[in-house]
Amino acid sequence: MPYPPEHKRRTRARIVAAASRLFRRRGFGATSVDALMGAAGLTRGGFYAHFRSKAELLEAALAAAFEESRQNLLARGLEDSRGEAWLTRAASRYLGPDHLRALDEGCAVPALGAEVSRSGDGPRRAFERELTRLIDGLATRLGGPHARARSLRALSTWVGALTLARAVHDPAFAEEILASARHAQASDHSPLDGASDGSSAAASSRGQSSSSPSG
Amino acid sequence: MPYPPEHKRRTRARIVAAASRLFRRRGFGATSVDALMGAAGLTRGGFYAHFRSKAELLEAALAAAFEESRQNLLARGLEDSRGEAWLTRAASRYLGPDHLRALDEGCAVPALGAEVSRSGDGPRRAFERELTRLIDGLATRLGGPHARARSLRALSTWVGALTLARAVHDPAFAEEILASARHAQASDHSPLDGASDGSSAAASSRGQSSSSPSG
DNA sequence: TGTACATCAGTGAACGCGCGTTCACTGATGTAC
DNA sequence: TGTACATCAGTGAACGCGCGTTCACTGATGTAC
Repeated sequence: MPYPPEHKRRTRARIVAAASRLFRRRGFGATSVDALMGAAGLTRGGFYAHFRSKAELLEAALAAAFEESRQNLLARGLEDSRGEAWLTRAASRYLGPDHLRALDEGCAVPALGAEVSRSGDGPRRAFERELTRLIDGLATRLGGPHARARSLRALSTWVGALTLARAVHDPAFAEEILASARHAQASDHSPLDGASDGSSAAASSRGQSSSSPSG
Repeated sequence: MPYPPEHKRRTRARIVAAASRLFRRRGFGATSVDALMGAAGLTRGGFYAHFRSKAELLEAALAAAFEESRQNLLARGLEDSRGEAWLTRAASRYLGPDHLRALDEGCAVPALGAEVSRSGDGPRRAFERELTRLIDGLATRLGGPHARARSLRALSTWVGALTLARAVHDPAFAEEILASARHAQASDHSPLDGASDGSSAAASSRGQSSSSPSG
């Protein structure tokens, strides 16, 4: 036994961590195996002892990135937060200036969603699996009626806002976009049914200071 | 005068149209000059008589794609629609099954937003200019208080939902994502937390501070 | 304890290939006469 | 009217380069004795 079995596992994890960061920062297609192995402190040739292809690595890198997102939105100070209060805090975190700039460590969806949608079944399935786990986590934490639909909608808003804000040239415009999405949660309590009464929205819109004129 | 001046303009427009479709379908980086000139019925070498670089073409292709989006969301049967009624119809169109599948002709934001955010100043400025025009159009059509913030928020939700739905493997999950966003407009009439009324203090009165990068 | 050894993680040259861009050229065009 | 010509849009070979992947190898390791 030349090496302890954990040695290879650790190296693999290092490659996945480097890929997860580089894919998010530069894109999957724009990140070469050479660059990513270099970032992991290794050389090109060793890659295929760990992964059958670059696409297979994408699956592992997505899993790692989504795990970080789960931590960022459900833990790291948010463990004891629930319901509307949690949603507001999670939104502030996702839509904050740090996440706008932290391409390396940011959410995988705005960074890699488009590329995944153009990929084969493997990455698509991995993305779906991880997204499902994330949504389950958000919905559980949010609670209440329509928790799942509301979680999907919130994440959609966050993802879209970050995509817009990052693509734009003017930082003030970027901030305006993030702000418009950041404050959405305070009043958006509607269920899936468009025929939702105004009562549930009115009842729970007390969560954050909100002057709603158009009821 | 060997050719009428309109001849070159027409050829250029053909290249832009082909690029606009191919970039959205396959991504900017994954579309070769060879492929896109072929799609326009031309050959590789002629490209640089029309554009200084592939990146410059991206700017023109973005403008063409955004123009289509403006048409799709503000015209094509929606000319006479206004306010909440228009918003609901526009949402249905953006979040409908046709747009989910129409990668060629779909909105440029979910398709190219991430790549633009990794591009240089040129494409970023072009994206911002076009996005501004689109948002102006949406806000004008929506009307009422906070029209601009609400338009930004709506587009963010649509963009994120389409990004998620396209990246996912299961069509039923994709439809669930789109549905959750489609019905959001009906009840989400909230302002920007009072910030857009001119009381800018309200925006920062939020005790919440975003800390670590999230996502 | 020290040494020989089998294992296999990691190396780096090499593979065929497609990329963005350049450039000498070709040939379709409208004009001059 | 017909022909010679200048123009320049478009061609396609060629450029250097970096890509994903393969493979013969090297050398660090834990074990056997």
